[in-house]
Amino acid sequence: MKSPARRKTQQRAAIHKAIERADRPVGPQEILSAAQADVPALGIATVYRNLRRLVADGILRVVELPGAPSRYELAGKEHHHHFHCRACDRVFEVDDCPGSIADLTPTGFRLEAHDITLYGRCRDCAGEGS
Amino acid sequence: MKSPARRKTQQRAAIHKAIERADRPVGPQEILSAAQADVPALGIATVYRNLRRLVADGILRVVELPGAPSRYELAGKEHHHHFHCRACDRVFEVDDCPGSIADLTPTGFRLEAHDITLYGRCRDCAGEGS
DNA sequence: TTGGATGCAAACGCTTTGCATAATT
DNA sequence: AATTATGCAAAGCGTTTGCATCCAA
Repeated sequence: MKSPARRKTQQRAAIHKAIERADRPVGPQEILSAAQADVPALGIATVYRNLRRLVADGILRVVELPGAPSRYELAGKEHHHHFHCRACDRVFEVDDCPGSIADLTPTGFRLEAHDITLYGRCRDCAGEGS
Repeated sequence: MKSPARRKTQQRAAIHKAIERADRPVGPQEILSAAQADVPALGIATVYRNLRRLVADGILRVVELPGAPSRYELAGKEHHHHFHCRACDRVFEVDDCPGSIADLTPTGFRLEAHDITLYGRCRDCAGEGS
């Protein structure tokens, strides 16, 4: 029924590898650039299509950021949030999570999920600029 | 120097009024529809231009939502967060805020701001559907 | 009259889709 | 041979901009 693919899996593998190597949520364009190191002819449409499939398959998770295009990270990590550096635009994982989120929910509302995004400067950028 | 305008301020006033009446963060399209009740010829470009100006003037605040187009609310409110209803797509204010956010910040990172978005079903939608 | 604001349409950036081709089973 | 994936280009969607016109002072 399903045997290990070869050529056609090239792009999916390259895309997966690009995200894995980044070790932080990355966007389609960045993934394209990185994956083109392995598959030069790779097109952006294929990146989007594979991202969607990888997310549907539970291999990747979409990181939706306020006011910015979505990024992608490996799924299977425990619950965490993100820090968006305003200087270099990179996004980092934040392991902890305040457990008190449910307390914020207005009466009568049903809470299903939550996102927390921190903004500021990452370690690399904290010294430079202002 | 500045006298009370008339015709030309119509659109800005209509836009402001639309947001005020909504009493929750609303998007450009919804603002356009509502404001066209006062100014039928109003165009979407004018809405965007006025929104930008109103934000720059500190009258409005942009509510950036993960994976969704930005909405606008009256500025001047105290610090709060938002609840995004997955059923009706409306966004509501959440007054409280866990004060422990700073604790999440990784070492060496400089925290400047944070966003918290809750997802689920609002009071109106909590009963319907699933 | 002079500058700013408006409406329309074109332009943009990001994402999705149509379609013919190429790779896989 | 049948199916699925790819690349390219075109289409979509939300937002911005160019430009001629209109309004206000």
